[in-house]
Amino acid sequence: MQTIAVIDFETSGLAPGGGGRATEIAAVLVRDGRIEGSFSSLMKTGVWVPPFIEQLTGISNEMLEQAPAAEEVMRQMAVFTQGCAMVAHNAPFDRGFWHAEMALAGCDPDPAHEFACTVLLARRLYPEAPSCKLGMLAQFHHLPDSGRAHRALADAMTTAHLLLRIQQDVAAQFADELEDWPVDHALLAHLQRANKSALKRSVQDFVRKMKLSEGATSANRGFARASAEAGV
DNA sequence: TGCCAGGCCCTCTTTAGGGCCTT
Repeated sequence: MQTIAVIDFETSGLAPGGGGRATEIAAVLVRDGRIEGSFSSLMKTGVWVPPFIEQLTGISNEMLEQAPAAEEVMRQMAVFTQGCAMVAHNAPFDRGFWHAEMALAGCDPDPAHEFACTVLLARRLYPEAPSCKLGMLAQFHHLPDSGRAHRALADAMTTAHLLLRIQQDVAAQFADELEDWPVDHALLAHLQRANKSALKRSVQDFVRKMKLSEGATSANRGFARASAEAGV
């Protein structure tokens, strides 16, 4: 199964377009239902962090003065997550900063970096949850304590545990529809856009389509092999 | 306390508006 990188940014504001810059990033690698590694770092961009955000995250302007340059951190992160599909809690937020910081670091976009969102998935799978804020979902599911909330590694780790819980629940809830198909990133990306009142049918449609696609690919491989052997 | 941005979802919708979630 493909490795999924769960990422989380701490930033100086709510959008890169409004002058916001990243102050910290973390990535947690998830594969085969397990957490397999992590990377995190503060990032020095020269941006001023407002007092409200200093208080929220615990990341001060003084701490960032000693941090490695953002460009270097993003280059390391590009290597760490190479070939991984991406997951984040409220993915549009992290995706925006990901693309902005990668561009500023001069890194080319990785086509594997398609984002799935645990907020959208949680809204479909856990309508009984009081809210879909990360902290509330962690409490709702009794997820392991990952440390101080609003720090990148702790939030990325909590999101990784939430992702594992989502994968387990989808596998259990739709076992008949999935047959032997894994709860991979492609299925999650499909489910996050599905009509939540028809999730079972959506899973069935996805698996049918993927198996047809897989069959067509196998048939093409067979045709190509037969053609090669025949000297066509 | 309320606003700031962006993307997405939901509904009393689609020629829109309000709410959620992220820092």
